[in-house]
Amino acid sequence: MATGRTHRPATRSRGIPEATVARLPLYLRALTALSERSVPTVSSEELATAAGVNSAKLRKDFSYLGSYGTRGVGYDVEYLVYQISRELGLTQDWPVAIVGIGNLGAALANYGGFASRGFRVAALIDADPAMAGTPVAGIAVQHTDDLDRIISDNGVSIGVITTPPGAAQQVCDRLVAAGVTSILNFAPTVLSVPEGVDVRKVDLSIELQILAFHEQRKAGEDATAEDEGAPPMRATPTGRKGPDGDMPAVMPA
Amino acid sequence: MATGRTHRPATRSRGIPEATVARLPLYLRALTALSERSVPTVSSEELATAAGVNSAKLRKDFSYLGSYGTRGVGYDVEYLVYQISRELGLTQDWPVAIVGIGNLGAALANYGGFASRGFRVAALIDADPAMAGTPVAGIAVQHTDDLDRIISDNGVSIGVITTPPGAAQQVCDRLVAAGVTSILNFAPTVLSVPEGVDVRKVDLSIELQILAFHEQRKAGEDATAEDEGAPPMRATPTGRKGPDGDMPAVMPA
DNA sequence: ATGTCTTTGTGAACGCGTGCACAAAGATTG
DNA sequence: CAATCTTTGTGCACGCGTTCACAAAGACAT
Ligand SMILES: NC(=O)c1ccc[n+]([C@@H]2O[C@H](COP(=O)([O-])OP(=O)(O)OC[C@H]3O[C@@H](n4cnc5c(N)ncnc54)[C@H](O)[C@@H]3O)[C@@H](O)[C@H]2O)c1
Ligand SMILES: NC(=O)c1ccc[n+]([C@@H]2O[C@H](COP(=O)([O-])OP(=O)(O)OC[C@H]3O[C@@H](n4cnc5c(N)ncnc54)[C@H](O)[C@@H]3O)[C@@H](O)[C@H]2O)c1
Repeated sequence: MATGRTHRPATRSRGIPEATVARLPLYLRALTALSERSVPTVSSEELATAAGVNSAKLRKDFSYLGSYGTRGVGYDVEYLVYQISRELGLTQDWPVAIVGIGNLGAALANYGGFASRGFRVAALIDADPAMAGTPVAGIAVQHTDDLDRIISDNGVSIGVITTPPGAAQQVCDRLVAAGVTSILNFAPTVLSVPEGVDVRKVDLSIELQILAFHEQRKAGEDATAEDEGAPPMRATPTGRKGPDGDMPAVMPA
Repeated sequence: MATGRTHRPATRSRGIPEATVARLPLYLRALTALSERSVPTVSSEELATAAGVNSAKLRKDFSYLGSYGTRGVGYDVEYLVYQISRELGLTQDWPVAIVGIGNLGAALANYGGFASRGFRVAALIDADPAMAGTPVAGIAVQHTDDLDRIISDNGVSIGVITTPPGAAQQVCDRLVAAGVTSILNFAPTVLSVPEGVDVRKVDLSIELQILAFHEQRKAGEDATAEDEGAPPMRATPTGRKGPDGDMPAVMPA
């Protein structure tokens, strides 16, 4: 999450830990697969393996939802699917608006995996006048001038930002002003939002950089040298990159 | 502080907390922006605001890298950019292979934000024979039959999987067998990999579901309804049968 | 019923991450 | 050189999340 979550409001009654919430979709996915195979029940051990987590963790997670299991047997798959879906709010339809229909925005619009989870692409919005009216994934792109009306008319409360980083904050502000209270941000920018608005970010470059960190460490493992500089490369150590070079490889001392 | 690492957990030579590693790219981005504006130095407070984190956290993060600041002044922007880049392994070029050139894979291939961060799209791989040779983002798509050779020839150690979920594990296995040790997975599947291979996943549906959870909570804040505690519960969880013809609720090992 | 066997639900311990608060370090000024 | 001011680096305490380990709950067999 990008915004500073200062404190958790004392709504501790329904207090499901954030870490647990983040895993519920994972369980749901595994359970859905079992459901499609008509598996009636599943043990915490099996389900944990399928979801890629520790079984004790899974049981504790479920304990926050209530006691839905049967000792000696396991969990009823169908029932658990329903309970988690309800907890996540997936029993209702969530209209989503995507702003910035470029490479990524178009890919998202074309992605069928959203609808199957209760999310519906209700509107595509772009600032480019040339795109207005153009159908993408069967939906006509609308112009940002009408953003406020589009959000209101469709009852959109979840917005997806796939504009260039420079426009993200402005788009965010407009979305929030129009009534959006949840934002999924793909632009590499820190968004500031008022209290009560949730922001989640997806940053591919950050993911790659984290992988690179560990990759470098793995590579340097062999050369048991404390000092670094040029870890062993695999094959062709390819020269410089093409377009730009935004980082100075010099040390200012 | 001259010698910060008083303890040495043996397994970690330069034990940088994972949470810190995940924030370094965030700092780097903010610092790069400052660098482009030719700002010479920055205080932890300013930089923290720009990165959207707590200033104490930022200082502690930097303390793991060493003492790069000057008290009473702040941090030298250029120097810090270099240090973080080096720590993340971005002073070298990382050839990346993308497998599964569909909607998402093509969008990633077209994305220019990777190159500027030290990552280079070295190869695009797809199983569709019709796509072989087709240029995407100026790079000819290659067939999966040659996956092993492509990875080896280009010295790829980081792979990106954007295939349908059903193919992800198989593609993953082939990548690992070919020498890839870091994987960024966009397919909604749990990948199992041998020890020493890092996997990071990006799952948009999960992000939306987490947003939906909070959204639902926000909506239900007003109407603190009654139903939350005990949903329609069946008397006997077991012995239950599906709505249509299914198998008895047996649960053998 | 009684006993055995399986699996849940959770108390408790532990480790990691976060943020406060402040002494120390160095710049800056007089 | 001494006083003052700014900002770093970090000791410390706290809370969250993870994991272990086990008693209790229920299914199933006899
Ligand atoms: N494509 C990727 O794989 C990828 C990967 C990582 C991050 N990102 C980020 O995602 C965002 C989109 O990437 P992209 O490759 O699709 O870029 P893109 O240039 O292809 O698309 C951006 C779109 O946003 C529109 N736009 C610009 N300003 C706007 C505004 N104020 N309001 C509404 N629409 C506006 C443009 O008309 C364009 O259609 C960027 O911030 C990028 O950094 C993309
Ligand atoms: N498009 C999105 O916005 C989006 C969002 C969330 C998740 N995803 C996930 O990302 C993945 C790709 O999505 P997409 O929309 O690009 O799908 P897509 O169908 O457009 O593309 C998939 C590509 O993978 C190729 N492929 C299939 N099997 C392969 C194999 N064994 N080896 C190599 N290539 C193979 C196909 O030929 C196709 O080109 C899916 O797993 C999807 O669930 C996509």
